[in-house]
Amino acid sequence: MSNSLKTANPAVVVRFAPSPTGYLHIGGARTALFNWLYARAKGGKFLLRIEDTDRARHTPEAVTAIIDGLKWLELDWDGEPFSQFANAERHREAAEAMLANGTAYKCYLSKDELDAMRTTAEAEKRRFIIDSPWRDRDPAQAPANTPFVVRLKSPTDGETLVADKAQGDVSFPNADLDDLILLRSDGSPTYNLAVVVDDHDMDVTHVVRGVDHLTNAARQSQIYQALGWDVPVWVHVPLIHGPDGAKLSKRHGALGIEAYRADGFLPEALRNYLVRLGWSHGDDEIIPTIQLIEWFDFDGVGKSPARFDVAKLTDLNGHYIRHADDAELVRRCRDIMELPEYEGGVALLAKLDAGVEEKLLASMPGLKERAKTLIALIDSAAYLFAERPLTFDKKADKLLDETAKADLKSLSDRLEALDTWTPEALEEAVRTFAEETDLKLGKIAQPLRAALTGTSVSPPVFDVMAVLGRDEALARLKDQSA
RNA sequence: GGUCCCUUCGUCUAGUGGUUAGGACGCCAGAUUUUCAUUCUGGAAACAGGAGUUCAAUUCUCCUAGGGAUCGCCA
Repeated sequence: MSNSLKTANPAVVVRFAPSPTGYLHIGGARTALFNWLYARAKGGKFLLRIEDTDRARHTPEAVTAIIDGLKWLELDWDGEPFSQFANAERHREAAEAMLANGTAYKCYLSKDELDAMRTTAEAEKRRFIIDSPWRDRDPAQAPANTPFVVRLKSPTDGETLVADKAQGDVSFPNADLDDLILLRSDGSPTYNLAVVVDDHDMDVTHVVRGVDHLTNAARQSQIYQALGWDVPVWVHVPLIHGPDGAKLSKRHGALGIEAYRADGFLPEALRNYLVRLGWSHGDDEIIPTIQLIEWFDFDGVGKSPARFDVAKLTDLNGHYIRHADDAELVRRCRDIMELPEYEGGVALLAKLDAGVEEKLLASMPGLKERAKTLIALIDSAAYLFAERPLTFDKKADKLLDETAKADLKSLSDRLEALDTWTPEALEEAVRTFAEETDLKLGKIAQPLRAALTGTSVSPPVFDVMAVLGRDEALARLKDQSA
């Protein structure tokens, strides 16, 4: 990771700054998407910064998971990812500067003392605001060899305004914003300091993140002021809740983004779904990314939280699958089979030789029309992977009764004499057969489908027969002929 | 509890001081169809409650209720 924070300073610089404590969850993904969209819409830069200041909670696996998630979602960032930890020295310098200009002070209150104060305040149902005796004490009185933290000397009266593009003007009474810690007693910088220094050094122009950071914006504004720096444009977007309206937490099915990949969702569909959670453009629902980039701006961002609805995501996914390129879908099916989460994927992969792949591609127009996820698509293509003798599901089994098998026998004899093995020729032959034997087409088509695929549902049977090829199709029919 | 935010069909949302309050998903019914799906048509379904401003409020103001966020030497 890079430690050089300076950028070319274009008009718009945004960043996605996840803390690497777990996978990339759906809310983080949307925040990243909004940032990315805005940067691409405005011709700006989209930076990635890993907030790994807390060494204890930071894991390399989480960094990998986040990066993989972003890559899969196709949200490409500019330059190398930044490591916040790598910039700790700069953060300390900023704190020193604040100490020097009197906007920060050394506080010798111990953590235990503070905890005790907090507990009593809570017990007395009093709100607890840190009021350090060291705030205005002469530094000369400082005890020797005693650990201290550096705190922000934040204003005690008046209010701090956060002029937010999504939330509007929100002001906080300064009396409620206490002297937050800038540098811990071990000299390491805390989140709020690090964010301000990094965003400033990276020339970030717009800070786009979840509303859960709104009060941080007020605190950070005070740090910016103390440092004499310009405050960036704030954009705090509403949160995404679980289907039950509660906060989307790990316990509430806040799946990592990779879970959606494993479930067979397309990144384009997920982007489309996610952007509509908290952002709108009139009545538009299906918005390809290219159009999103043209339209996206913060004036379309709402304020109320949204619930995650898989049904709608699924519908959108079906749309994107239907409209996807056939070869691309084949490639994506293969990708999914390679995923360790996909049970049976290896087995399928083993069968997916050039021949099967060709059949899969040829069947794709019929297959993709019927599937809402890649997983469902692969499942529905099982008959292409199957080897004789086929196994039959319950409905197929029922379709293949004695009369059906007898019909299949005469039909397959007829088909065997056919010179051309195309869907059209096949259909004509079967229709003629149905007419001659006084059968409704469905009466013969369903057993045919069952014999060919082992199920009662498939793309049009004549297409299935054509793709399977004369020999295989006839063999499967013979297997079920009485 | 303090501070801050939110509230239009079940869900995501559009919308305006005067609309039959629109769209999408889901649901129901029908059409098309060799199955399923697609597609098409139709239907049920919402302005949280109260007060005020106004000729007129879903829209503006206030209050109430409900929901959410945040209050760490976490990020």
